Parts: sequence; C-alpha cells; structure tokens
Amino acid sequence: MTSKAGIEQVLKEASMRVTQPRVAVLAAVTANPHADTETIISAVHEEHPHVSHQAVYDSLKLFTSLGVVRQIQPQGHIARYETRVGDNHHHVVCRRCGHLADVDCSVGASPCLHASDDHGFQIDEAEVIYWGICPDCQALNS
Amino acid sequence: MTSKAGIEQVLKEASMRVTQPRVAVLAAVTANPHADTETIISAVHEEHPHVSHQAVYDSLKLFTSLGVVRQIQPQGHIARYETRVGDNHHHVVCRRCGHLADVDCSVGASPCLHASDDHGFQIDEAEVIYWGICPDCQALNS
DNA sequence: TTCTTATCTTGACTCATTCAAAATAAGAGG
DNA sequence: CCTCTTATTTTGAATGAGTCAAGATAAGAA
Repeated sequence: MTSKAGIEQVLKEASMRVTQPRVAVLAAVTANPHADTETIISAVHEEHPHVSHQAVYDSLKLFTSLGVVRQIQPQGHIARYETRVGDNHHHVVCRRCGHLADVDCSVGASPCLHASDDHGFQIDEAEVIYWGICPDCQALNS
Repeated sequence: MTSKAGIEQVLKEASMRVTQPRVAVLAAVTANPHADTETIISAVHEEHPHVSHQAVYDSLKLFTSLGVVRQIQPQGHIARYETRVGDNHHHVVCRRCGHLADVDCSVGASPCLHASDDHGFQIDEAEVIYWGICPDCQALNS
C-alpha cells in the first residue's frame, strides 16, 4: 500500500479527511521507516514545499492516535515513526549512534504481556526496547 | 542506605568526589522514587536552597552514567529517577495521569533478553514499559 | 455550487535540558 | 594543617523539539 490511492484508502477507512498534507505525510512515513519528524518534513517538502511543519506534526499525532502509524521514542532521542503497526514487534536501539531496527520478540506472539504484579493497572500494551551496539559501531571499536 | 553516611559511601565507592550537591541529590532521589527533575530540585532546595538546577542535572547525569541511579522516560513524559538499580525490574505507566509503578517481569530473572533476530546488535539490556490505566483513573471513569 | 467546519499556515511561544565562562571547593601532596 | 590543582558549581544565556492560537483555506456534504 505505497501507492497514492492506497494511502487515500487508509485515510478514508480511518474516517479522516483526505488532504494533500496528510497524503504526503503518510507517504513519507511509509517510504522512510523509522524517520524522525524533520526527515519526514523534508521528504514531504520534496513534492509539496508549501506544507507547514505544523501540519506534519498534526498529521503524525492524528495518525498515531488512530493507530495508523506508530511512534517510537527511545530515551534521549526524538520521536520516530513507522507504518508497521498492530503486529506487536519491538525495536533495538544502538547506544552509540541511535540506529534503530525492528525485532520480533522470541517469546511468541504476545511476549511479556502480563506483569507479575500489575498494581491494579489495566495493562493494554507491553513496549520493549532492546539496547546495545549496532554492527557498524562495533566495527569502529575494533 | 538512606543515611547521609551511607550515601557518601556510595559516592566514594563509585570514585566520585563527595560534594554537598551530590549528597543532597542522591538523598532526594532515594527519598522520592520515580521523581522528576523538578521534584528533586525542590527536595534538594529544602535543605540546600543555594544548589543550582544545573548541579542537579549534572549529578543525575553522572549517577545515571555510573549506574548509581536509573533514568526512566516514558513516551511523552519528562525524565524520572530511581535508586533501585541492577535488578532488571520494569515499569507500568498510566496513559491518563502518567502515574508510574514498579513491576517485576513474570518470565523470570532475565525476561525477553534475547531478540529473535538481533540484526547483529550486541544487546545488553531489554527495557520493558507496560502501558495501561491506573486504579485511580479507572475509578474516575466508572 | 454553496456552505459549514475541519484542517492548514503563520508566527510566536514553551519548557526541559544543555552550553559556557567565571567562581568555588574537594582532597592530594607536601 | 596549608597549598595547589582541577573537578564541580554557579550564573545566566541558549537550544530545539514540540505546542498554541488566530486567521485563512479547502474538503466534502447538501
């Protein structure tokens, strides 16, 4: 679903108005997985130079709230976005360079979904972030 | 180890200079688990009104880098600190009010430590954040 | 085609956190 | 105990991702 028609479809199905800025933002997130807001703004500007950063922020926030995109924000990093949603996958982050990659958890489809003592919380999501050193940064060290 | 002597001990063992600001900050974090920086600054000021916010930030950063305190920063929230370190515990965060509680993972001592495909990353930590609604916010809804 | 109202543009603003330079004090060595 | 070096601290300004607000625009219902 990378085509413009496919993207408009997604917006309509989520009962959003189909606007140029929204189509451009969703296309940019799809084309640039794990991109931060600035990267998305730049990507959007390539075809639509007049779209404001506020529109991009608004769109990303709306998409996130509707579950169309997912926001990832590891400690000490700014927000990033991806369109791969709803499949309970997690992320590895490099402590050195911040590089980010997808991982599926080894424990099955719904890993770690239950805390031993939930303190009465109604838990609906377990977010896992793995921390380590990426291959490139390992190479730099040796 | 809540006593002033105990705190100075901790600083010395981590080869830090024992300064008034540092002792006060570490005492404040110990006394206020999960407190944010502003709360810690206020707590410090109660006994040491002249300590600057910069000293608090510096101390917290140093403590974190030496593993004496742990920084927690869920999506959309500012940083919080705790002295419970090295026991691989996780956190639940309330989506409504941001309330935060400790949880031990149900899967054992080192839960989720291995990703199915680590993309060549050298992983050293699996950080888990549970999201849900805390008891108080559940009560407000019903 | 018109009209309502959600969305966008513009530009100012917030606030947690960081930067930089001068002042201070921890603690090693004498 | 005193001096000296240099890590820390204070002070005050700056950064920057993200938000707010008001007027202008355009999506799409009728």
